[in-house]
Amino acid sequence: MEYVGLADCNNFFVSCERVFRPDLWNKPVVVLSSNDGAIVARSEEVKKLGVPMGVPYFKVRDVFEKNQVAVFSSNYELYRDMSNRVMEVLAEELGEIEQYSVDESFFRMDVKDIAVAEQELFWLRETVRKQVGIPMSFGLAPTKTIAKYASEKEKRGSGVCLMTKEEWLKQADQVLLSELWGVGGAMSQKFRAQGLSSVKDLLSADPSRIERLYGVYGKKLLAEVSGDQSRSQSIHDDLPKSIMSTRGFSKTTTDFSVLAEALAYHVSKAAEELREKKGVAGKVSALILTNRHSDWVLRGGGKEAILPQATNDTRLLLKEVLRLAKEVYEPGVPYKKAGVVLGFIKPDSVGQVSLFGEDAMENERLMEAIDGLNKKIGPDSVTIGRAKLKSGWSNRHDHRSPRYTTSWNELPRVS
DNA sequence: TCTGGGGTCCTAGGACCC
DNA sequence: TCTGGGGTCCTAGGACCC
Repeated sequence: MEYVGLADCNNFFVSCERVFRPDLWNKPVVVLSSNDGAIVARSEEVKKLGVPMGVPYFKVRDVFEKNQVAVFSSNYELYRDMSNRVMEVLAEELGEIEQYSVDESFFRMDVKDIAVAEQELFWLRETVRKQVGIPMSFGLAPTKTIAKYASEKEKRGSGVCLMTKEEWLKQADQVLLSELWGVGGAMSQKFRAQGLSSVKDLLSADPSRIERLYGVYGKKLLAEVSGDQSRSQSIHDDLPKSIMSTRGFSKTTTDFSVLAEALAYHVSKAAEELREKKGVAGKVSALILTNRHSDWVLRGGGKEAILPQATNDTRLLLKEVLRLAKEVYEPGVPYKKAGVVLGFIKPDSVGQVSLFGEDAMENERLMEAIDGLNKKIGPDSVTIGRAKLKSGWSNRHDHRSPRYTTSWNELPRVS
């Protein structure tokens, strides 16, 4: 029988830091968001201190000092690189995987013997730990939602949980809807209002009532928790629907040239990813936003444009983004964040190039050369326009670890 | 003083047409 | 005094995820 699996890295950002700081295993560690604003990853020890995900750093700084918590600014370059290494090992052993986030992938597995399947996953878990150094959890079940639940369940145990439909249904009255993937605060409140709190409640309700009350959402959730694998959605997506790059500034700015510089950076980042995924974008939006905790919340915003011809050319995209941003920009408004979203993404099909003629061929070669150099020398070594991170708007990262794996100057030292 | 960034999917409601 | 209603398309925004 075919099962769906979820492979999940434990406390991923924290684990990445620990790989290069083995002294921190079993010690409390956190990773902060960009600008050192909020907590985005916590080790088990920090979770036990009762520090929730997403709290602003300044609110818990005292607790951290008292408990000698090791604090890291986020080092996304390192995490992306470690993620690629993990995913490579998984793909090698499992075949096709569907990467769901930086630290999770779904996969399929044909299970004939449950014990054998479990052994395989234990072995895979150990392989990743040896080759990359990251601890993982695996869940295997008839549907994605159940697989996710299974992987969570064994996170602090053996790290592998295979859950059959029978086992799932047997414990359905113990599983709260609010614990499920895809059920957040708003939805669990709505469920409670209708007297539905456990998976069993949902399964014993009249399906037509669920669909009437909760629409498409209810229908999908019902299919997922019923454990009927034939109704679980397909596991593979090729291209993302959109690619975005946005970031807040450490200080607000009213200066359009500073915004333009930030937008140039975001366009080059997003376009690089687009090219890496072999896609072209048919829609582009520019965002310039104000501080959402200030009186300027309602000012600023975004504007989007459909492109006459889908492209992944940084220069064409940038021209459009700057035009859009100028339309949104108002002098005197303090902007806190800028970003770019690429949409209507389609595969960069063969033959499309000829539509543009010689110029496009030139551009394509240029883009390839830039991406190649950046991969070789280090990210952002070569940029277009003024796309480098500069002090005027770039982020704060007082506690960033070295870029051990992606920057020649920051390799780990062995002594 | 300081509150992430990158995604997906769905729905309500406005604009427009007949 | 009367001031439709049904379709379609688009966008903003909500909810959720990591």
